[in-house]
Amino acid sequence: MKEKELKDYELEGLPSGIAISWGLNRQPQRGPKRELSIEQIVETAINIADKEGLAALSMNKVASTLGFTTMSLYRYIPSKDDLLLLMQEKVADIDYPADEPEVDWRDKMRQYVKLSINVFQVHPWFADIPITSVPLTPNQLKMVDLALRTTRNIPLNDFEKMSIVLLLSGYARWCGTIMKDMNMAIQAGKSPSAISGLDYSGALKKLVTQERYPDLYPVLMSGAYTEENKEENTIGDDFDFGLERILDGIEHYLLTKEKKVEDSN
Amino acid sequence: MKEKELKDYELEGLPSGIAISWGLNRQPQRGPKRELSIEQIVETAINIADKEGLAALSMNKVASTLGFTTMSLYRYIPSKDDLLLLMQEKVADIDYPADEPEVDWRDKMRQYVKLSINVFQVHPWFADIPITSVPLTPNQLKMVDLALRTTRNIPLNDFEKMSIVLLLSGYARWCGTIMKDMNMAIQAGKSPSAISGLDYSGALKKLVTQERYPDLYPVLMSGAYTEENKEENTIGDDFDFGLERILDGIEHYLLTKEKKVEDSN
DNA sequence: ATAAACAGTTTATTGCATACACAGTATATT
DNA sequence: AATATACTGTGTATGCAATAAACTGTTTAT
Repeated sequence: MKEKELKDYELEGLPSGIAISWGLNRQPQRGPKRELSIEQIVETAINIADKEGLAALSMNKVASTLGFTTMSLYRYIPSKDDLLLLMQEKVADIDYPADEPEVDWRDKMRQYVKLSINVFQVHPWFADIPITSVPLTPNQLKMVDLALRTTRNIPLNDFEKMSIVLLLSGYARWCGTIMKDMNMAIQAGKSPSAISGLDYSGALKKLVTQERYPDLYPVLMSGAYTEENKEENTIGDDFDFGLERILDGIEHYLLTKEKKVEDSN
Repeated sequence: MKEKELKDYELEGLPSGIAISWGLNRQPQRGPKRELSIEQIVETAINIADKEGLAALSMNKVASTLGFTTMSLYRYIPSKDDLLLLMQEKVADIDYPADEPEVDWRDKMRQYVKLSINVFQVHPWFADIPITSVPLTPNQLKMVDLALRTTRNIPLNDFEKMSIVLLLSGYARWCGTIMKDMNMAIQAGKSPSAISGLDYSGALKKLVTQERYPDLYPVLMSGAYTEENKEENTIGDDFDFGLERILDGIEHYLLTKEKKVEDSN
């Protein structure tokens, strides 16, 4: 009795989707037995989005896949936006690596970013859902907790830690978005050589002049812009390169900060 | 005559939207005079998207704003996707800063990222359009040229330069995306304190336990997670912080590379 | 003079989220 | 046990979207 009152109290303040994610939604007391469940709906939606993309996800498709009518879903989830939020929350429910105190922060951050990018790769639609607030759901917050763990043994204040978490998660999101866009383009029938610009390198070399594009011109002519000289797409390497630069930058910040502290003593 | 043949030859290979952006689309030879123009359509579409967001942009809205029927637009632009590409291309037509050889690369990169972020801020829908290939249109390539200019005086090969351009433009895009998402949420009626989580900090402090969230717990309790102790949103500062870390990382890479070259001599 | 190529319009197709009213069902209250 | 209540899943309706196809009228090349 008291538990329920507490739950209802907290439920009031939270948006419906967030409340559901914490299990704070009231169970119906009367009426016919439910034939569906929120979990079932969310899982079906994830399957559809994984296979066909977010644009192909409709309430009707979810419902008919389950053998029900569109409107039945609204008895479980108030809106499509709430469904998307619950989908995000569900796919963030990953196997978090155990804490290994002996591993240094650099490796931990690398691990966190890879783990995060993986979510985007397995569920390409993840990057299509706009961010409308800081993470507020259980598994999303667990991801934040994991990100913060990478900074546990570094002498930074909470705001600096949050800034670094933002930088790392942002980098992962950006990598995930690019990868998704490329994959979607391929799925839509575009060839890798059209995406890399290789198909158009001949046309580009006529259109891009040295006068108008002084700095692009040599890079285009050498073939580096459209990656003519590469057997395979090196975009994965680009991602690693960027991550290492970011980690170098964080390391530099730590060293500079240490120095400042020493100097002031 | 010969010019037209050359144009048609190049047009063949390029996707319709790209071809139009280079002015390679054939002008009609017969029939009634055109009452619209591609430029007019693209500008109208940009105005609508600026004010109401990309989701509110429909072919019907563009056409009726211009006083025509929906289908008239298809006489000028083959599809909505092509319209989006031309919108992207148009807003990349900015005043590029003059080359200042005495400015160091760090300032140049900072300037490039700010300039790029500005495009996302003035045209929030820019980040909503997926990337389906490397830049191939005149103004987009001018942006790449500008980005490459920041690396002109640094001893890097073309692939390293492209990796750095990708990192910088990616960071700008990510910042632009977050800012856009926040602004859209506010425009949709969400309060800043709901976005920052401040409205829910009470509920979160009950739901987030030390056992389950060992690293998040202290940050949440201190108020740093929902920025309780800040008079104003400091996310702008977070963006600057991230950019400086990236620049530090690039600088570190250059120093390490120099050292390697020295050592091998 | 005539045919071809074009302009803008009308109509039709297919798909979307979701508001609302409905008939039937399980439970709480009396 | 009777009844009111809260709930179930469904059918219908609204108002949007992109764009294909057919239509009428216009301009120009032949």
